[in-house]
Amino acid sequence: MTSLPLLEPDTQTTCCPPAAPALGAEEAQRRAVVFKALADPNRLRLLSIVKAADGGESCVCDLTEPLDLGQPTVSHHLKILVEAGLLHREKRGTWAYYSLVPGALDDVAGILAAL
Amino acid sequence: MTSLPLLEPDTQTTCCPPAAPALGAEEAQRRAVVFKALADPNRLRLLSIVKAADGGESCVCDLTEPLDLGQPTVSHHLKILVEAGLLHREKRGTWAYYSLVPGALDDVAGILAAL
DNA sequence: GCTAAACATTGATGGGTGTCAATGTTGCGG
DNA sequence: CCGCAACATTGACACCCATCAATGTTTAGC
Repeated sequence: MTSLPLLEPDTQTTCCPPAAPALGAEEAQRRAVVFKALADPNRLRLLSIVKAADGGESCVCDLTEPLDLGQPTVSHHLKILVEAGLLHREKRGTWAYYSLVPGALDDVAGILAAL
Repeated sequence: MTSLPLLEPDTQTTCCPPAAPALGAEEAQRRAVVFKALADPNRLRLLSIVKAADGGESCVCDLTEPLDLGQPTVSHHLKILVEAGLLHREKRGTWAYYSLVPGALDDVAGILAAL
């Protein structure tokens, strides 16, 4: 899984951009991946919990209870959030700690403002 | 379909909020609706086209071609965007004109920043 | 090395979703 | 009143997705 850079330099297809060509199909597809990751209530709660957690990180065991979901389901959601570039995973010992990727949410907000 | 207000006053369940209780289940569900509307490449392109359109509005006939989709499919996507509170629909004569709801995208960006 | 704990992965299943063809509805022109 | 044009709606179909049970993998501790 290659990391998915948000708000890439948008390799210009045309020179001097007088009018944005709306939105390319492939660029739209790429951005939709991030919103698809945000399009689930439990994933939104996961992000919120991780952000509010002490030290800005949480392990899976602390996430499976407040959501009332099974552990495999939580792992599945976390994987989607990592692949979307929103969460960072760091394994220390037996535990896996998840934290927000520093500018990720702001980048998504930027996408919305620019669109 | 009732309009879906973004960033509502968040009817407090607790008084003086010292620490946000992460994110409530029903509030998460409500916010996920908006992101679900944004989680499709063609809908992102629709928003982009409408925003960039002259006068800030477009009719369906102008949207069905650049997306290379059938007219019923475009209407379906537009309906989802309207129900998410992102687009506004105004019928004038035979045509239906769609435009961005003024602060909608900024509200979504605000949700991300606050989360 | 063995056991147990913390996660990840796989397989299966029910529900949701994007798309199109066909049809319905509404408004304009004649 | 009639026919056409612009959209909306319905039904059907294929595909994706969220969830769980079961199993695999890795690490710590004894």
